Amino acid sequence: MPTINDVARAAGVSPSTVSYVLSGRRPISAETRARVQAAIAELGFHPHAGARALASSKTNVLALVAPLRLDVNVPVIMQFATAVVTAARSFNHDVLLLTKDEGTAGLERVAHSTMVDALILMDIERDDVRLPAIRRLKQPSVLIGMPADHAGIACVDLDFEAAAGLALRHLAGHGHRRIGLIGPSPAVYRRQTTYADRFLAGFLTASAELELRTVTHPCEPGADGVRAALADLDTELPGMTALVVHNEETLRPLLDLLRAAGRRVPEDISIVAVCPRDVAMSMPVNLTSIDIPAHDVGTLAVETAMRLLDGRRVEFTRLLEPGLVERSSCREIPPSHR
Amino acid sequence: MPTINDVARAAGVSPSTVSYVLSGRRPISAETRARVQAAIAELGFHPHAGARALASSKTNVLALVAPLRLDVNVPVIMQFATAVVTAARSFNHDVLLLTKDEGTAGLERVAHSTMVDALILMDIERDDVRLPAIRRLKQPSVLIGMPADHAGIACVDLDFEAAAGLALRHLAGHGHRRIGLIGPSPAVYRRQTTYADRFLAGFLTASAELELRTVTHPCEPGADGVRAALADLDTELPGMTALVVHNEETLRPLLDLLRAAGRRVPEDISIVAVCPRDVAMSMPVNLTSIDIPAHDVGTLAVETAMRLLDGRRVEFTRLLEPGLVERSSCREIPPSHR
DNA sequence: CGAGATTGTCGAAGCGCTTCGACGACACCC
DNA sequence: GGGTGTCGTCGAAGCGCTTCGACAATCTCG
Repeated sequence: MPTINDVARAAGVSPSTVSYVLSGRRPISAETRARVQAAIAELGFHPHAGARALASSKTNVLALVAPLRLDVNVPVIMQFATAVVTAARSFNHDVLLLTKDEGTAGLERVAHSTMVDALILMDIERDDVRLPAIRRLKQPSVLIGMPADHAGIACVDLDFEAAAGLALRHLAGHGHRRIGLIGPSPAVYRRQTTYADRFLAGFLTASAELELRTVTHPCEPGADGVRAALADLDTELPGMTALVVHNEETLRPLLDLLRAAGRRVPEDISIVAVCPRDVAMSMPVNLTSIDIPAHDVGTLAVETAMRLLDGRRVEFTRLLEPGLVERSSCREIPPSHR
Repeated sequence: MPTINDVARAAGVSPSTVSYVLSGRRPISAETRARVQAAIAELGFHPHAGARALASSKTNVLALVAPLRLDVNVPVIMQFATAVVTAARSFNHDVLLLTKDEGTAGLERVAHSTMVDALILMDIERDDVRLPAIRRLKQPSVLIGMPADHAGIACVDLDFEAAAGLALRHLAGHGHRRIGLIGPSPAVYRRQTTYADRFLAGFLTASAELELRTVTHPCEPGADGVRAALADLDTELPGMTALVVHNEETLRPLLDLLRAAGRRVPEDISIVAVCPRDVAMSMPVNLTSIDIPAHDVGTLAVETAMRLLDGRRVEFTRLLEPGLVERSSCREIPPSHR
């Protein structure tokens, strides 16, 4: 492996000049630059990451802390990860993948040993135990999610409260008055994962504002969980004409179940799903949905980290506005029937 | 951030002694060691990763190159990734996540700049364009998959040829003679992703050996693709009594379709799936399946990388023996009907 | 036209660690 | 009792890079 000294010698300049060609931090004459670049290309020189990190205290690496257990929404996680890695590369950074399992210790390990310049964390809980540690790190963090106490920490996410409002307003606008919510699994609520809480809060607020009759229900994974949830909703909210489903995994069994019970979508029951676009479109019924813009959120998280790194101002809370796309799972209830 | 010098001063020893306490490469008296460790704990010392990498030419980081596009089997990829990260941590290594999109350039970038000690690559194609580059790197690589020319490169995977044989033998043992294969999407075959090829090869060999009547068919994703594939199989192989499905994504629509057509599983048609255990068990019919042991493969890949790194011998080709678990999707055809 | 600014380059220091050789202190053995 | 080892520790060199200050050369403008 050639070093910067080899390049310098080959180009007939000093090592520092090579460094300045690489970093652009000082003006270098066009011809010197050309000679240096030629030497770099010819020798196939790549600066040693460790040496660079040591000398400059920058690693050009981001940590991504992902929940790699399988009880969560795998495809969405994957979309976040893809977006983060891609965006990071566009800023000339790489991504170190950590599991949430390592908890606080993992964060501290990579931060204290200066392996990364910044951290991006997913699957944030309401009172996330990692928060104090995050605040103590010298590296900035960006959260995908919004804990209760997020003062001074950059947070990025879909505005789930607004999303719930949007879903209800859409349904109310179509004349629905009795609406059920199928939420994430109880485990997710138990962890107080922030998107679940925020969606629920938005749902309840909008429900009150719009003077709707609503019932909310978490939902265990699997067909049995869906069956139970649906049965409960039917009992507690007779005459229910619409469902908001904030639980990607239940969509498929739910549709199966409804069909088996002879309840047509949207003729007998309308559905608004909150899930990635592609999921909504790959169901037996083309679902009206509010997209979870994993790609945008991931990209924004990286951009925010970059701004933080070069000391620019950032808005500490960035909640992306939800968008609802009409497809074929909501019907208009005629005014006479409302 | 305290440095090794701070620790040395606090413990009243030289920096090299601290280093030897940390690495264990030279004998240190118990009492000195205790003093040093106390100082480390008190100061909260973590060695600087870059400095370490520079001085020792070891990064304690593995690259994981994953296909982060979404056309492939997301959950399986995720399982590999989880296994790799977890296993890496157990060897005190971290994982740098690269996308396959970056291709050869990405590998060379992280390898030449000494960001990683070894590489683990997924989604290997038959004549993978990255192979020459991989051979040239000074860091060792471990492939999850098996390219045509794998001489001198460590490869780890499920033995897909054997898996196909196992599936056919199971069905033949139950009296099935006419068996269809629903394979991955044409795109996967086009890329000549090695697991698809190898499974197909094993399927054809076993089919001949067992003197079965078989037809094989790739399958476009989505319900339409499945419908087309099934129709073709029915046409080309009238009287087909069993299906081998080597395409996780089609399982659900396939079962829907069969049910809709009034074909019961396993009464009218038997199925052996090749997919992760949890997928097989989360279907409407509990599927007899051959597990894709992503966890084992990922772990083995990391172990192999570690052996390579400390110069121990490795078997360059490790194909994990497939296991078939009987559930409820295969019926025995009575001898009278064979 | 000269003081001052700008441009382009160099040399040297130093980032924080590992590792090699050296060395004193002992123990061991014929 | 002097050679031979082993043990435990230290000092110094050096890994490959960035960055700071210095300086010569060139430009700028009142």
